[in-house]
This record gives sequence, C-alpha cells and structure tokens, in this order.
Amino acid sequence: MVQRPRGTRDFTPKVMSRRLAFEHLLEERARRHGFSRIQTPVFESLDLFTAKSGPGIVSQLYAFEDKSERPLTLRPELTAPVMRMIAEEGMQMLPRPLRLSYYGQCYRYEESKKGRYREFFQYGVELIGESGPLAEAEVIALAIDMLDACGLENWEIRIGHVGILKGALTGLGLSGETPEGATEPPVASAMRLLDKGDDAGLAELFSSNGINPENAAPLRALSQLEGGRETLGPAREILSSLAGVSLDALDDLQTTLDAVAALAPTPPSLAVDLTVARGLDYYTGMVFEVKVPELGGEGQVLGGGSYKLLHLFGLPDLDPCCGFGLGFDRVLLALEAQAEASGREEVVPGEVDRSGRVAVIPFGIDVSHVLPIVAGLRAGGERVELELRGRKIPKAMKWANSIGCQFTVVVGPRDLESNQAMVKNLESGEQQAVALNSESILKAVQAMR
RNA sequence: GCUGUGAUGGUGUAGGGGUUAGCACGGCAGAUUGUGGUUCUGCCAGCCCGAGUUCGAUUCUCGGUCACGGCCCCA
Repeated sequence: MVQRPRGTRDFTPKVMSRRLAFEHLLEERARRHGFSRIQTPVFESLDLFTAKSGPGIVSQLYAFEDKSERPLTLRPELTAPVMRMIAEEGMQMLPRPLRLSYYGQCYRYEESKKGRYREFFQYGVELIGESGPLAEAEVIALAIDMLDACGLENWEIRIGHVGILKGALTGLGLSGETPEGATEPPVASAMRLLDKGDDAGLAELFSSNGINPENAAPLRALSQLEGGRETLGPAREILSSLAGVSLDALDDLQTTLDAVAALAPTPPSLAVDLTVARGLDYYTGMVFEVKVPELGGEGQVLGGGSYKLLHLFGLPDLDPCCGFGLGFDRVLLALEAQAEASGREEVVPGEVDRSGRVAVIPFGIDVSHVLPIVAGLRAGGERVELELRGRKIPKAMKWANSIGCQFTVVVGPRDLESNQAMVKNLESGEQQAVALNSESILKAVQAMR
C-alpha cells in the first residue's frame, strides 16, 4: 500500500466542506476590508527565497531542478512570491495602496507533528504602497476581525514595534551595521539578549561598544513591560529618561493601538509587548502575533508586521509594506478543539450545507424519462442527486435519507401512466403527486420546504 | 538537531507466542415486489513494512515507515 508522503494530509468531503467554509469566511472578511485575492505559482525560482532569507534555508525547502536544470523550489511561504508578483506584473502602476490577499499551500521540509505539516496552508494579506500607524492598524484590524468572525475563543494578540527597542539602542549609540568579521549588527545582538533576559550579556555588549553598561537596566525594564495599552505610559517614562532616544516609534504604536480599538472588535486578550521581534531584520515597524495557548508548542496561529522587502525587487519606494500570514491549519485545529470541548457540532460557521437536497428516484422505468427532470431541477438551482443503482423503493428511500436529502421524487410505472411524480418531504413526511415535469416538481419542492 | 510514546477491518477499539483475532459504528444483501429513519438475520472488511529469536511471531527483539507528545528552530 502506497502511503501519503510524510507531513501531508488528505481531506475527506466532510473536512473539506469545513475548510471551504473557513476559506470563504476569511475571504469575505478580507473583501469587506477592501482586499482582493491574488494567486502565485506553487513552485518558484530557488533564488526568490535565498534572496529573502539567505542560503541557509535551502535545507528546509523542497528544492529541485527541472529537466532543463533550472533551480526551483516549492514555495515555503507566500510573502516573497507576492513581492515578486508585484514587481513582475508592474503593479507599482496601480492606484495605491494595494490591498492584496492570498491563500494556498506552502511546503517546508521539517519534522511534522500536529499543527506542523510539510504541506500546510496559509491565508495572508499585504497592504502595499502606504505605511505608518494607520496602515498598520488597518492590517491588525483585519486580523482581529477574521479571528473574531470564525468564532475562535481564548486567543491572545501581542503587539509590539521593533522601532522602539531598536531606536533606543541606536539612540544610545549602538550600531545597526554589521562590523567586519561579525555575523550580525550589535543592535541585533542586543535584541536577542533582551529577548533571552541575559542582563550580564547586554551590559557586556554595551561596554564593548563604548556605551555605559548602566543603560542596560532601563532597557531591560522596557522589554519586560507587559499588559494592555496602559503599558505605553511606563514605556514613555523609561524612554524619556534615556538621552538621545526618540519617542517617534512609541507615538506611532500609540496611534496604531488607538485606531485598532476603533476599527476592530475587542480581542479576548491584547498585550503590548516590545519584544515581539519576529526575529528577522526585514521587519521595520509594528509587529504582532496571535497565539492560542491550548494548542501548546505550535500555538502561534498568526503573525505579521511592517517590513521592507520590495527593494529586493527594485521597488524601494513601495517599502515598507505591512501584512500578516494566518496559519489556516492551526486555526482550524484550535476551532476543532474548542468545538469539541464545548460540545458544539459546527466547527466553522456555515460549514454544514443546509440547503435541502433532492433525490430523484426512477423505479422500474427507463431512466431516460427522468433525466430531463433532473436537469430541469438543477437548472432551477436545486441540489439534485439521481438514484443510479436501480434500488427498489424501500432501499432508495433509505439511501436518500442517509445522504441527507430533504426531498424525494419517485417516478414509477404507475406515475408514468398517469404522467405524475410523487414528491415527498422526508422531514415532515408530507407527500403529494404532481405533474411529471420539472417546473411542477420545482414548484412543489419550494412550496413544501 | 535532541528526546519520549504508539501503530489490530474504512472508523473507534478488545485481545494475545499456537485463537474460527472479539465488539461497536460503517458498507452490502435479506426480512419488506410503490415509500425512509426503529428492529432482526446474513455477508464484506484487519494484526504497518523488513529482518531476527522460535517447531511456530499479529504478539518478543532490532531496524524502517508513519502518527502523536516534550525541547531547539520556525523565513
């Protein structure tokens, strides 16, 4: 028996209807916020991702060569392809800002476990051609709106701004340039040390860069601040106490948070956290992420922020952009766990198709008599299933019932003789004979619904 | 990259060195030749793969594969 490759999944009809409902729900929210869907290829040039993330990522890619030895790879994420598309399709000519949304599978070669697959699905958006606190607020508001709309509970959003700690560090005189022979700029080292809580290391780094190590303490205090919007007050006090440090980034974050509060539903938990660094150096401004604690180790379901990547494609004037990626599979896992915990049948709102199906059952007659009726009912918008196995009446009724039909239309020899069909509502048991044509049957079905 | 647990019909499970491998759901057929949901009967369908130990392995051992956890990582 040939098995599915590791880290991949099959989706049965029931699961798929859930996934489609979720995708449509996200799509609908994106649409309301003015975002339009795009799509890019599942495989791309290998260079696209090494340019963005460095050569080290190749080991985590499904990279391959085609028959002409072109270096290609299955895409590991969707932001870089979207950036590539903007440049390649000349989208810088479109009215700004661009609001783009996307959805598709991505591939990473890594250990798979629950919530972490080698083939996974990402929904995301990018707002391009406008930056600043209000653009950032629009992006966060959409993220919150989506999670709120899908019924997710008990999620935590953490919002930060890489400019605040970075600004404080450079304000103190720490360099953002990578020195000869080093692997990262001192600012990045300092951010990492702050994140880890390595006070001694930070003080040492300051000393070796000619900065008073006493400055480490207030920065540490800054990075440890935790709480809602009220956190910005103490942050402001600390930053004001440091000579040469700008408050611009903090003001921007304040503006963003105020706008989000007005634009989006109130999330179950919102925290300001200045150490949300999103590890990467292309993030330049606001950064945010969403976690669902009950998912455990793979609990981050969404992440995003402001970044500069379009300069890699010759469009520096479009930087910075702001966007987020939503872990489609992880949100679904969380929704499934929550639905089960609360005994809720429906996992994603709207996943169950409640439009009543119609089963057309030809009994002991040539099917050609009912085919035009099946076509006519379908043309009239009904969801019609034709009984194909020649079952006798009791079996056919049982079958119609088991696949969830609301109506049966039985046509047997007697009906043919009297030119009628028996239409039955399986839920009420109500039954009536109607003329044997799709218009009459359609009318009867609609009347009995 | 490190580490732990597990794998029995399609699904959920019981069992265990020699068994007709049990049960439930499911699918098919009949009871029931023009009306379903209940019930009854019968049938379908399984020990992940490879090597080893053994007279004999689905059961024990090792390896592989896959899944699920805990760290590391996560563009």
